[in-house]
Amino acid sequence: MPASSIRARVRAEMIDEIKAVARRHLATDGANLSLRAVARDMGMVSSAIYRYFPSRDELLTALILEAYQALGDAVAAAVAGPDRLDLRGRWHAACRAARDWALAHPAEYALLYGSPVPGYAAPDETVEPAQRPPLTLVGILRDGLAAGRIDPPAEVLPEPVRADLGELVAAFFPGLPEALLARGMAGWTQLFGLISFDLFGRLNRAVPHRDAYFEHQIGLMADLMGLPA
Amino acid sequence: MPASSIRARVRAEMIDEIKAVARRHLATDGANLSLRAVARDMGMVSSAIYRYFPSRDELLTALILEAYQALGDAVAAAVAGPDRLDLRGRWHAACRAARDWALAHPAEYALLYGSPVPGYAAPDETVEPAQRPPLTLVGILRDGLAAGRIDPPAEVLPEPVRADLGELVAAFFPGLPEALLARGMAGWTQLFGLISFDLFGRLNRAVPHRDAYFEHQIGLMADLMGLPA
DNA sequence: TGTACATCAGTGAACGCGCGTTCACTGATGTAC
DNA sequence: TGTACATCAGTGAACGCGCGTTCACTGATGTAC
Repeated sequence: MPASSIRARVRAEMIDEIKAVARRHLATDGANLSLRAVARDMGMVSSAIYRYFPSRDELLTALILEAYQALGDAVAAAVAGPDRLDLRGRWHAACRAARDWALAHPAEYALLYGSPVPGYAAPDETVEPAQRPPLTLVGILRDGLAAGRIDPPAEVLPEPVRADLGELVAAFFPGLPEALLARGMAGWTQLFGLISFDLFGRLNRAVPHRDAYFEHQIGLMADLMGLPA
Repeated sequence: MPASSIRARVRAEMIDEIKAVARRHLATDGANLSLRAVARDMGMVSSAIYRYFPSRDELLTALILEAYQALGDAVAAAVAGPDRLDLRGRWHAACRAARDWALAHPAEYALLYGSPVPGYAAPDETVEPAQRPPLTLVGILRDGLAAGRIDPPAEVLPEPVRADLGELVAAFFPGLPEALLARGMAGWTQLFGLISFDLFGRLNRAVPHRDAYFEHQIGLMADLMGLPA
């Protein structure tokens, strides 16, 4: 191995370590990530971080991108597990995977789905990875419809909603009824809400058995989306 | 009016003004509320704030309590508007009121429902006001059931969920079937999710017509909860 | 193979800014006799 | 009604801490001849 690529590898490892340490800090400091604290934890001087990331915001962006990636991968892997037409199985698996990831990485989940970080604007490159989880969920409905296991929804959308969702349909699920997309988005909204309530402590006193509660509420939502039992 | 109560009134006005200025700061700084910045805006020296609030956290707590109060009042007033048995009307009114309040006070909404503020633990006095909006929503279902306009849900809850919800039922809605409470909580979760996605910018590119989208998704959720058309 | 040069990681000091909180103080306002 | 005293709001300085970012620098590692 040429010496130059050793250096490149060491560099890549340093970048990974900085990100790992930064992820740990997210857990305690929330999005108020401190470059100096990260540097301290690595036994470096704070300015050394600038050899690897041009600014604090770039580091934040890298963490956000990786988190979206990890969550998206987890959800995608989960829906690929059960039989393609086991719609409920896939829905439950996807929801569970998202929740498990969030419980395992609460600070990163908060970074993605909590209140916006003041003064930080997510760059465009985060848009696509952010869309993966909901698209994966809607994919379950599309498969169900294609196989005749889900009836096309009867509800009529108000025109502006139909038009907005029509653009999404054209981009991601050509031919899908907009009303079915709306149902899928409701499912995604519910999933996000359930995870957020759990993670942000809103169920603390009220619902001690969170796992069972989650499973049940996810099943309820499957009913609404029209997934067959 | 005795001189002493003039002083008391001035004092109360100062407290109100501090809170008003602090609310403005929430909008730009998020929960990183700065006492010094508030003092600057009021043309005072930072230490003067301590004549009115013993610490930054106490000020935050006051803001949180007032925000819960305002949101709770808005939702309660909304459900009281339509006829008591116009279940859909009341549900829609409640949801709209919550969303309108959130859009009018985005920073306060984020303070209540965004990621937890690092290092800040909400005191117990916030628990009760935080419960008001969901309790109000569930109250609609209770009224519907009592009037025979909602059927008791058929779904069977897993025992741990039934037990947890049973305690809530006993405390707030004696006699209500736990499964109906679960539906109401799903509705509250969905409402929270819809508002959060909207406010935190997750619909920005995808759904330009947010009002219409909200209305439709709220209607979908009403179906799931079993509200009669 | 050995040497001159270029690249790169990390240092340490500094800039300029922010913060919450404490404390002794002044001067005005209110109270009690 | 007038005066002595107590209460209170607000000041200004200070403590001790934090932060992101820049910059000239050292010393090691890699490259080209």
